[in-house]
Amino acid sequence: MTTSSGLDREVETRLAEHRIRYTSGRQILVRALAGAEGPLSAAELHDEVSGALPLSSIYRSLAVLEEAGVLAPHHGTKGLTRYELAEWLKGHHHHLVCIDCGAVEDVTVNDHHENQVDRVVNEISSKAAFTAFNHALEIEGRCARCA
Amino acid sequence: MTTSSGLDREVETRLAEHRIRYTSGRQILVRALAGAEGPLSAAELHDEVSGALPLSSIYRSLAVLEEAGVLAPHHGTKGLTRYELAEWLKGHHHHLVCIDCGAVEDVTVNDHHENQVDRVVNEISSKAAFTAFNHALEIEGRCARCA
DNA sequence: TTTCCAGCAAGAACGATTCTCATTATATAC
DNA sequence: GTATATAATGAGAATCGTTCTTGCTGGAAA
Repeated sequence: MTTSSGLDREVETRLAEHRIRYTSGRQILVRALAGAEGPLSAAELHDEVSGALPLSSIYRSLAVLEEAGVLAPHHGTKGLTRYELAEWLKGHHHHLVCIDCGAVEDVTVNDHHENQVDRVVNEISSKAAFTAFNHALEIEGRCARCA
Repeated sequence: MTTSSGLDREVETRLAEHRIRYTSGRQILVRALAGAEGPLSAAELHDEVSGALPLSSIYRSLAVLEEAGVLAPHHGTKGLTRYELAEWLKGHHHHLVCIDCGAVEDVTVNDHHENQVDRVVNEISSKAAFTAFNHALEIEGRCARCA
């Protein structure tokens, strides 16, 4: 099983550390997520790959990839869990969540603003005796398509 | 049906504008949420009120109160939706989400930092042609209890 | 090649949420 | 104050996303 892209290579290495195989089904999911604008749910991935993988396999693979730190979950409306590539693969970003269609779009901000956000996160965490691992600004509103 | 607290009065007024009654069951839920440290799920509220309201009624009332803008939903781990009083009732705040126990704690920051966050939100939204209605900094990590 | 085990597919099971429907309570008209 | 219309309730069935179970498959290593 040859790896084609740099992404595949990075994921394969990570999975190898966890003694997990980077099978074709898992590659399909990772590539689908790499080409997405934002997090996707199991059902959305099922559509995206045109049923090439059964839903039950998608759920299992998503759980495996999350466990290995390749994917990060995002819990959205209607009990839907969407997944996206973890930040070490796709970079730190925030979320625009549409209250109409539920779609989530990834956005990044410049370093200056990101540093400000970091400071706020640190202040909050230290005050609350909370050990912060990650953070995201979740901005709720209406996307351009639903406006 | 006399209102006891200022909160009850505010909620009652809001519901009246929507031609919705502030029944005793709804009062029980609003008061339970007013006394909570963070958002609660339907099941947690069911426990909180010791089964005084059936689950089906709790779900229906939560939906009604959300529709009227009295409650705001928060989607957490394991497909659980937790509710809290809307920001016009409890003030703007952010969330500390424990990756172990799943609990959500509300936190506020001082105006200086809040303004910085606002600026970042505005920058992101305008760049993405997104109409922002609300935002929250979701900080993931381990709470003091699970540390 | 044979053995072994991670991964797979299909469907059952599960749990949170929503829906249905008959009953009860509340407001408004008379 | 009673009648009538409308809103809300409670109990349980139904739904839907997700997870689990079971038996099978296919690739890695000896």
